[in-house]
Formats: sequence, structure tokens, C-alpha cells
Amino acid sequence: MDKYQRILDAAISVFAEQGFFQSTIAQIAKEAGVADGTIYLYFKNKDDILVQFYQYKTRQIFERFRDAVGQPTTAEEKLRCLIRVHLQEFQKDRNMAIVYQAETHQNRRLGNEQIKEMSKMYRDIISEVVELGQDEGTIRKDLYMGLVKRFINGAVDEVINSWIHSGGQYDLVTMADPLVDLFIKGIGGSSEAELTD
Amino acid sequence: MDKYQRILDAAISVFAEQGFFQSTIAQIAKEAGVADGTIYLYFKNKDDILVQFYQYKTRQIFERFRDAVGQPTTAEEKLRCLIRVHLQEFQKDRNMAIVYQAETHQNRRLGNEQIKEMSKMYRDIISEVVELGQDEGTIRKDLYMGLVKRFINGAVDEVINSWIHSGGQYDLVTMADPLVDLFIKGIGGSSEAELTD
Amino acid sequence: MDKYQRILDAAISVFAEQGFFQSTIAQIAKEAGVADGTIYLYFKNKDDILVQFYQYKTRQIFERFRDAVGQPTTAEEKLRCLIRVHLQEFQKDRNMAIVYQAETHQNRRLGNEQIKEMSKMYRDIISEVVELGQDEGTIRKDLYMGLVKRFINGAVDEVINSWIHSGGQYDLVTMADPLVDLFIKGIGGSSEAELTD
Amino acid sequence: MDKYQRILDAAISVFAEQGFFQSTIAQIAKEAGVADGTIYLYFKNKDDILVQFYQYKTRQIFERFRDAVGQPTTAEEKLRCLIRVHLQEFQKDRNMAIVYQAETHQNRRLGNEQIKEMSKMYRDIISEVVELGQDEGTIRKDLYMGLVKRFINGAVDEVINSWIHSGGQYDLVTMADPLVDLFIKGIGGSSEAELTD
DNA sequence: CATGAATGAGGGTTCATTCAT
DNA sequence: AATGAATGAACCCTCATTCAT
Repeated sequence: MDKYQRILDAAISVFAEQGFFQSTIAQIAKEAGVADGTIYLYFKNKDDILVQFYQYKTRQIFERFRDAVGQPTTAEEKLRCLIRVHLQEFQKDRNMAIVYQAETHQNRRLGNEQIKEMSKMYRDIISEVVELGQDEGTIRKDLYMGLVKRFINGAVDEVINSWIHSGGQYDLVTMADPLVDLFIKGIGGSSEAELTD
Repeated sequence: MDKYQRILDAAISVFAEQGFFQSTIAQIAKEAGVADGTIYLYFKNKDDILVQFYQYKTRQIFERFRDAVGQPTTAEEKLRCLIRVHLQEFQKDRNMAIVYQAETHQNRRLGNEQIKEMSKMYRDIISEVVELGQDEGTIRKDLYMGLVKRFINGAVDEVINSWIHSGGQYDLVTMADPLVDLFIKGIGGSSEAELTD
Repeated sequence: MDKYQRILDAAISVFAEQGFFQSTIAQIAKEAGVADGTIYLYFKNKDDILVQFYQYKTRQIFERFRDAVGQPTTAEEKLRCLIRVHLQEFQKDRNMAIVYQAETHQNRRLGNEQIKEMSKMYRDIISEVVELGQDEGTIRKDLYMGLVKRFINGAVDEVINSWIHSGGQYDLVTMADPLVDLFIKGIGGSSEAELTD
Repeated sequence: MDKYQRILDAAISVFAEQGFFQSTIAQIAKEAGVADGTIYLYFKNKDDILVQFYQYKTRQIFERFRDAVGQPTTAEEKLRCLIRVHLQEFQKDRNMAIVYQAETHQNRRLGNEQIKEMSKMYRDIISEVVELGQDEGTIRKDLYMGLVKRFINGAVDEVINSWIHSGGQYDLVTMADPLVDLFIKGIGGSSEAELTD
């Protein structure tokens, strides 16, 4: 593998293990099997590693999200597919998941703009899908879109978080269908219950 | 005000502004209007400030959550009340909200156990409410409880996060009712809704 | 006991346990059962405690040394008595012994003058005794007095040191007679001794 | 010179000047002509400098002591040689002498074990020599060996101490022969001496 | 390109000393 | 006289970054 990738992977691994601030360049260099100074041939500084992680590594994931919603035709299928791919990708690369979740919930940080943009991109996808559903008639129209986006984004994030904190011991992807079910139908009583209303 | 409180408030304020690791004892001391050394009369070390923040400051909030679900009788009202109080408290103390959100999503950190326990407590409340609703017949029985807890917890968290990142410019509490509505009914179109559109 | 003594004793005890620099005013205050600030009513500063220790506590011991050599008449008996009292006094107050031995062998220290003066006083006593012996004809005349003083002083010190490092587990005073024997006769074999063996 | 040596020498020089606890890393670094941080490339921490001083610098001296007693054949010559080399080595490196004397007489200190072991090694040499003398018939058999070792060790130490405190102004090695003379013959009047007087 | 020894600014922490009560 | 909370200077140590090889 090329040295840039080796360093980036090593860094994410170390960040995942210890958190960004508690990780040292020396640790990353050792993990990557290069000298400390070598890292500065590929990255401007320590912060830049995180920035580039966002720029290159997660950008590719969001392309897969785009693909995911591109294939199905109905809104529900698009949403289901998005979430399945989301969980798949994060399950596939646990270190990335850890670093992404941790850094995304930091507030004042470098690469802040990167992260905001990335989250926005994700929520834009959700918006599109939801709007499609509203056009289809499969999704309610009396929704505050800003809230719906957070609602879905947050729930998925927390499911991933739990999986991370559990040590990644169960299959994350199996959560996709039940989760979409909750998004669509909520936890409220079934149609019989509604009929009695 | 009590010096302990002054320091704790100052620390949370500084942590909220810059993040735990980028905050210095000197900054906290200055913000609190005390000497650097004074902090060590009240806290064992820098980490201990965060630990005590969790132990004393947020514990009180969770007691309010308990109160919140104790008053209403129906599950839906309990849930609504819980979320309203949750948003209220976090809106009331924005610094606390920022630090809480940031640290809760860190993985490897001191006070890890504190935080896990706190999150668990919150999700236990949700479990109880949901189970009550299932007994009432107002909440579906075909739910995977572990998932429902994350679903609600995550969505609320993300709503708070968004509010924080927006700079706290809108009224967070108004989100409570629409959010509960989403939890209960989901985003799926009900037949009437579709007809009326 | 008066507070001055309590503090001085506590300080010597703490110094003996941890060494001067690793001892804190707080520890001494706690040991003495007084507040930190109280110490400064009796002592100018931390260093002053050591200085006063030399001035008051050990000065009294050296008066006993004077007494010891004053009573016997022959040089050998004076020497024997001096050393016996020396070992007795140091055995009686082990903390004093530890602090005295440690600080005496420091070079650059406050109270330097105090210590030098004290050691000189001790060696002056030895000089007097040895000179008396030379007059008596019981001690050789072909001696370099400066060396003899160190010879005796050093040997006694090291015997005390060993006792300290052993944890003070044996009776130090029993060393007095064999030690004086070595001073007087040396380790060399006398012809009689060889014949009798 | 090797940077490790430069730092070690600088440290011993500063320790000799000010004592271990009053010396700062900054002073040592300045004396060695390196940056503060550089010291930590060669030593684990401040304490470690002292430990390594004992491990490397003084160990070599004790090898010379071994050589010194190895060459002569009679006990007296061995003892004379040991003490001459001892004084020589300490005279040659005054800073080493100061630090060694000071730290050896501390009680509660790091590297305690190192120091105890070193002192024991020295006294073991003395034991061997004395026992040889007893076999030869040149040294009395009615000796308590534990005391003899302290007697010799302490006297030599104090001679060195005096020389240090005098500012190293006279030739220390000339003390060797008179000192051995005292060890062997003691200060007591010999029968011939008494007769001639 | 790669190295890793060297740097030195910066931060957490300690603790002798003071002083208002 | 006695207290002990408060102070802040000082120090050890870390570690991101540089640069000569």
C-alpha cells in the first residue's frame, strides 16, 4: 500500500483507540511503520490528518450513499437502502466509524466546516428522499423537514454509537429494516388501534 | 457564589468554548477569577473537573427527568413530558449541553463509566415509558426495545446538537411536540392525510 | 508540650522519613497537629526549621559530649565515654540521628555554617582528648591530628549510619567499646595476640 | 563528546554545585548545551539521571577497586592500595565525589538499592582483605568484622568529605599511607615508642 | 524521499508563603 | 495566637514540528 494510505489508516486506528488529542505523532508513525518526520511529507500537521481523513476517506463513503439512493425507485426503498449502506460501511470500517462519530459531535474543532458540510450532505439526501415520498403519497406532508432530517440522522447515529460502545459484537446491518420500520410507522399502536380512535 | 461552583461553571464554559483538551487550567482559573492553584483545592486534577461535572451537575438534571415522567399518567404524555423537560434543561444551560454532547460521544475517556451509566439511566426511563404504552395498547408490541431506546435517544440528541451548532438561535422546546409526533406516528402517510392532500 | 517543640519534633520526624526537600509544610503541620500557617509563627520559613534544629536540638547533645569527656581522667576513658554518649544519644533519638547524618553530608545547603561549626566542635573535643593522651604517653605522638579527628569522627558516623540503615534493630551502644579498641590498637596483630592464638 | 556523556557530566556538575533537589532540568540542559527536552531522550526523568550515574559512572570505579586489591599479595599492601586508589579516583573527579558522598548518606531516596549494593560491595572487599590478613597473621583475629568494615569505610569517607568541604585544596592521596597506618596500628602508644619517649 | 535526533514552547501540578478572619 | 483558604511562581515533562544527514 502507498505510504499516504498507510499513514492515514494508522492515524485513524490510533485516533479510534485513544482519541485525537491523546494520540501522538510518534504513535501514528510507529503504527504506520514510518519515521515521525515522514508524516510531515504527506500531511501539513497533525490537524491536517483529520482534515484529509474527512476529505478523502469519508467522501468516498458518501458517494456510496448517493449510489444507494440512486438505485431504488420508491422513497421507502431509497431510505431503506441508504440506511443499510450506511450501517454496512460503518460496520466494515470500525475505526473510521469511531473517529467519525467522535469528531462529528465535537463542536469547536478544526475541519469544522468539513464536518458540517458532510453532515449537511447526508441530511440533504434524506430531504430528497422524504420529499419524493411526499410526492408519492407514501410520506406525510405535515412534516417539518428540518426536524425529520435530524430525527433520522440522529437515530441512525445513535444505533451506530451503541454498536461501537458494545465493542462491535453484533451485526449492525440487521438493524436497518427495523429502524426504517420505526421511521415510517413510529412506535404508535397498529391500524386496529387507530381504527378504534 | 461558592468558589466550587464558580470554578465548575467556568470550566464548563471554557470546555464548551474550546473542548476539554484545548482548554487550559489557566484559562479556567482566569474565567473563574481565581488563581491556578485554587482549582486544585477543589478538584483532584483537570480530569476530575469533568468527572465532577458529570457527578453533580448532570445528575440533578436526570432527577428532573424522573420527575417529568412521574407526573403524567399515559405513556404518550410521559414521553412528551420527558422530551420537553430534556430540551428545556439543555436549552437553559447551553454550556452544559455542549460539554455533555461532546463528551458523551467520545469513546476512550475518563469518566467513561459515569457517562455510560448516565446514558443507560436515560434509556431505562424510555424503556419504562414504552413498556407502559405497550400495556396501555397505545404502543406497538412488535418492537425491539433495544432499538427503540436508541431511536428516541439518538433523535433527541441530534435535535439538541443541531440547535447547539446553529448557535442556539431558535427555541429548542418547540421541537418537543413535533418530535414526539414523529416517534409515535413515524413519517409514513396515514390514509386520511393522503386523502386530504 | 509547647507548640514550638511539637512542630520541631514533627518536622524532624517528617524529615527523617522523607528527607528535607521531599517533606512539605503541610505534612509537618499535620504531624504536629497545627495549621500550616501556625508554623510560620515559630519559624521564619522551611529552611529555618532545619537551622533551629541545629541550633537548639543538637546543641544540647554536644553539651552532653562536653560533660562526657569532663568526667573521666585518662584520655582513653574520656574517648570511651565520648563515644558511648555519642552512640547513646543518637540511639535515643533516631529521627534526630537520621536528619543529622543526612544533612551533615550534604554540601551546599543552608545552615551550612551551623553544621560545619557543629562538626568542628566535635572534632575539637577529639583533638583535646588525643592531645591529653599524648601527654599521658598513652597515645602516639607521630600522628597527623587533622587526620586522626576525621578517622575517629568518620568511623563513629558510619557505625551510626549502618545502624540507621539496618532499621535500628540492634543495640548501638554495645559498639562503643569494640570501636574504641579499634581506635587505640588498630586492626594489626600484636605479637602477644598472635602467640596466644 | 557523546551527548549522553555531556548531559551526565553536566548533571553531576550541577548536582554537585546545588544538590539534587535544588538543581533544575533547565540548569542541566544549559550546562550541557542542549535543549531541555533533549535530556528526556537519554534519561527517563530527573531521578533516572542519578540512577544512571550510579549504574555507569561509579560502577567503573568499583572495578578499579577490585583491580587495586588484586595486584598486591599481602593484606596490608592490598588495603593500602585500595585506599590509595579510592582517594585517587575521588580526587580525580571531584563532582562525582560530592554527589556520591551526598547521596550515599541520604536515607530515603530513589536508587536506594543501587547505593546500598554499592556500599556493600566496597565493604565486601574490605572483609576479604581483612580475612586474608587474619590468615597471614598480620591482622588480629579478635575482631568483629561488621564493625571493622564500618570503621575503615567511615574513616575514608570522612577524609574525603573533609577534602570536599575544604574546597579540594590539598592532595587527598597523601592521606592514604597515614590513614592505613592508623587502621593497622591505631592511635595507641606502641611499647617501643613509649620506651623511647 | 526518508529519517529521527533535537528543539523549546506550553501545560499541569505542587507547595512555600501570606493574610483576612 | 491560630487558622487554612488562596496565591502564583516555579518546575518537570510532553510532544508537534523541524532539519541536517
